[in-house]
Amino acid sequence: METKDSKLMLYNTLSRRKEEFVPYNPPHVGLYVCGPTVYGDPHLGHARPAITFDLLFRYLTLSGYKVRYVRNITDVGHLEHDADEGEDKIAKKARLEQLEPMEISHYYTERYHHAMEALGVKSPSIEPHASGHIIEQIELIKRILDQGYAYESNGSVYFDVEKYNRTYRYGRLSGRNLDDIVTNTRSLDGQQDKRHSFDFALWKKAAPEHIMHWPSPWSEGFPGWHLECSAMSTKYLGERFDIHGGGMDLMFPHHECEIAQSTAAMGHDSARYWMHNNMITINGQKMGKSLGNFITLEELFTGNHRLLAQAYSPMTIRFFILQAHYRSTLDFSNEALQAAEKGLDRLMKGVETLAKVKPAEHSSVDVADLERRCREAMDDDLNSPIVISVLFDWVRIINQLHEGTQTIATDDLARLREKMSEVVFDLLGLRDEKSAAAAGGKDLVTPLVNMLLDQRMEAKSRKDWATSDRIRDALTAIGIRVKDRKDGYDWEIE
RNA sequence: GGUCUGAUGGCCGAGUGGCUAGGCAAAGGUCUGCAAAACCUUGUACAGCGGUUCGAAUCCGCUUCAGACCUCCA
Repeated sequence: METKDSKLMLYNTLSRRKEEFVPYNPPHVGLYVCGPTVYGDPHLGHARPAITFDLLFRYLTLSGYKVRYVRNITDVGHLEHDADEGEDKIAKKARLEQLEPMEISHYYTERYHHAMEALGVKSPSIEPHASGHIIEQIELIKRILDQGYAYESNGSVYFDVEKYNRTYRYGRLSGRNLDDIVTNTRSLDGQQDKRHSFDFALWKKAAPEHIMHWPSPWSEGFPGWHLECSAMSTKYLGERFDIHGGGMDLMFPHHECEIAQSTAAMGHDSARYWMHNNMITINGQKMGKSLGNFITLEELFTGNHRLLAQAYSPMTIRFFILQAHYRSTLDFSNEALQAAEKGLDRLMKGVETLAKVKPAEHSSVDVADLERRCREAMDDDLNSPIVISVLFDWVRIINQLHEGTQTIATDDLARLREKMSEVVFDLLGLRDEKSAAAAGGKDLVTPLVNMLLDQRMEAKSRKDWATSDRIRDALTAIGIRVKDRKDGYDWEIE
């Protein structure tokens, strides 16, 4: 993907159109993505942004950029506006389960990491925890106070949205204006300290029973939930950085508030491109905690869920997600997952077959087509479904090469192997789980199987079908599928 | 209610003012001793109604339906 003249176009939520990607400081790229809140098991929804921005991370890296990818872990600060008003999510669960908050967040962070690893999601460059950046968050609050865009009230600090809106425009990202927000904000409890219902907390004084709290100039308390991303992105990527990503559901209010905080503190925007992945739906409805219709990744991997007809491997999930464009909703169903599983199998078999292709004098195929079309698709706002369709076109060609109805010269074959591998494994981040699982035993059985199949070839040449079939049946019985070819055989472990 | 998306063949899912997306499923064929695998062929889909245009599934309007955000959320 080392292409100098390609133009990467990314859809920028700020402008609602695709824009050419031009980094502030090439070849460096700063990428910040909102990570998970670690108070529950990662579910299918979490896989979407992780894989979407993993794809971006991989593509930028393959394109020659030096990417610093920051993805946070939210382990404090999310206020809950329900019966346990003011108590943050992690603290609440800790009390219920009689565990330390850090124990909970650590546990779920580990679970998240394991799931991400299984999904082939690369570890980001930095994974900062909100709890480790309280000082930075307090400093940011001070800066916003100094600029006059926040006020203290009864030990808490709130962002003054109305004042901010007089200088800057609140609602740019989500396309709202303050008047709409005023008339449509639900009035919630515990808002008496705020000047306006749409003001949001930068620092919240902790109630006595609240067990996660830190000292600050205003009170013993905890930071507001929009703050961590502003503080940590600035700390690690600078006051201006290239891309900020996250789920569409975070656009308002979370990202809107982030923009307001950063702009209030620094006088200008922090992120230049805002990218949002769409939701995964189930029966047409968003899959999420609040609806209680989510499926955890572990349930997917084990098949242990009432909605699941079978287990789905992590790579099937990854492939399933990559088969849809990141800005489209993607509907979960067993049928769709099963189709993805089979499609992935076909693709991986194609890659295996490519290893067996024999070179010829001349090429009847144009290897450059693969690279060009993949690059064009990726440059067009990360169109992974197109990349996959191109790969399938090439699987067909590879099979034809193997069959001998197409030919390929030695150097083209080397190039094709290199490119297929790059796109399938390095760019899309897929793994060949099946052959990896079979690889261990395969070394051992290969000579044996070949010996038997050689015998079978002999039997076949004598038209001794009984012996031939007996050998094939025996191999089939132990899970080895024999594939006859014109001048020999192939076989694979099922 | 406000704001914003979307509606594509049996299923999933791209794309687009005129040229085959792709996968899964299905049908027929080739190869084979028979299978399997693979290959080839086939599907005349773009919610409805108007409009713009030489030409629209693609642009515009209206209608219907669905979804997202507005409250924690990937």
